Amino acid sequence: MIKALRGTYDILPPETTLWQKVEQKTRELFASYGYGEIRTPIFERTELFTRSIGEATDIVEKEMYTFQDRKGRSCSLRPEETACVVRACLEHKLLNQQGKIHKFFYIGPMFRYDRPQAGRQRQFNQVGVELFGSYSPFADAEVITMMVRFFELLGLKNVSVNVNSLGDKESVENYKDELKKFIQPKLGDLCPDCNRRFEKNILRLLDCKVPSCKEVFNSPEMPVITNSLSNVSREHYETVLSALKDVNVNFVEEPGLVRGLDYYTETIFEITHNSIGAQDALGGGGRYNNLVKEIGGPATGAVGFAIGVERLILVLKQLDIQAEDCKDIIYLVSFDEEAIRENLVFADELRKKGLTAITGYQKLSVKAQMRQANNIGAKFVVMRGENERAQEFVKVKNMESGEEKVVAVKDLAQNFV
RNA sequence: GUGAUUGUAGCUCAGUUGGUUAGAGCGCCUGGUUGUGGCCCAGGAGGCCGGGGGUUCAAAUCCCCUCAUUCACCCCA
Repeated sequence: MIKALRGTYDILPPETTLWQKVEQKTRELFASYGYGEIRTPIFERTELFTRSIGEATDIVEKEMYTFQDRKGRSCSLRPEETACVVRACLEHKLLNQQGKIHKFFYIGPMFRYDRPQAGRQRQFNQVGVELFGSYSPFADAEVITMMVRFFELLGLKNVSVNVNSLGDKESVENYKDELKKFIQPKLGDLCPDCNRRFEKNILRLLDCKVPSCKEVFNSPEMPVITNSLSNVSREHYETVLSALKDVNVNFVEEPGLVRGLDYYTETIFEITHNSIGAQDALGGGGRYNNLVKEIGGPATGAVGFAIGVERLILVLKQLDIQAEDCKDIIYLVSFDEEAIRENLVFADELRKKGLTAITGYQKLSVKAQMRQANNIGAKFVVMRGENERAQEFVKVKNMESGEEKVVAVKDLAQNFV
């Protein structure tokens, strides 16, 4: 038997209705903030990702689905969407008018060659937004607010909002130097992973879970990133926080919060939920003021986030949040061959009135058909055998009350409206 | 990439120290009602025991390999 590849999976009805709900709320809410939907290709030149996400990141180093096309170009399935959106903006010259704001949201599959586990698969879906053309801290605050409101709209309470600031390029570099000086003599006390991080991406030390490492980092002399911020970055960050308070978004400042992509600057944030296992980040994002320029565009302030839809669905299921109920089902029983033919027409009439009508296609016993009607949760059953046909009637049974009544054929659709 | 875990019916799982024809519950189908569902009763269908190799008179059971699942690490949504 051929099965879906590792880390990929099918979404079947009725679960798809929950996905449809998420998609519908996405379009609704993001549009109300003035965002328009963008759709970009699912694969791009590999270079786009290596340059934006960072050569040394895990995503680029070991998680990309990379292949050569027939002309020998290196292509990669997109592991995230921000770089793709930036590319599209540059290609369509959208960012050349200074001061013009562009807001996009997207929804679609991303690909990372990871080992699957709870809340992580190789093909997964993200919904996200990107805002271009502003350096304002209020843009950051609005984007974070939008993310929180999105979860609330889906009935999700108790999400944790963590925020931090990396500051501008100089602030981060200063902090990294300080951190190196502090950690260097203590490397012997740290776990092997932390020793590796020290070389590769020292900021990642901050969210190590090993207790002995945490002890080192909890020392009073441990440098804190928000203390290394330049005046401009500090002011930016504080404005973001105060604006969040203005709109009553609860958050926690988390100086240990780090993101895995190289392009972030200034504000970064993450939303987690404690009910879905180790991979508890529902979404995350931040500002990326240098990325557009690095990819060859004009210097452009930008901020955005991405949400993992699979993880979101996990939480929704856990909280037993359902999609809206579907419409009443009308099942048309076929007593004989003639009825199968008639029901095609009757069902057509019902559906033209916006009703949901289901018929059988082969001659089964009435008992079997009733059982099927019951199994699919039909609210009404329409029956028409010899007796009814003789008088241009149908019999309608209400499956909840068991009550039956006779209805003239011409009034059939009207009966359900 | 690392560690652990589990693969037996559509689903959830039993299956003794290797020993006849591999079981249960739920679900499904049929009948009990010449044209009536749910509840109940009776019957039935459905398994190369993940795949391959080995040990043995004999393997779902023991050994090796492989694929897959789940969870965690790394990392991230």
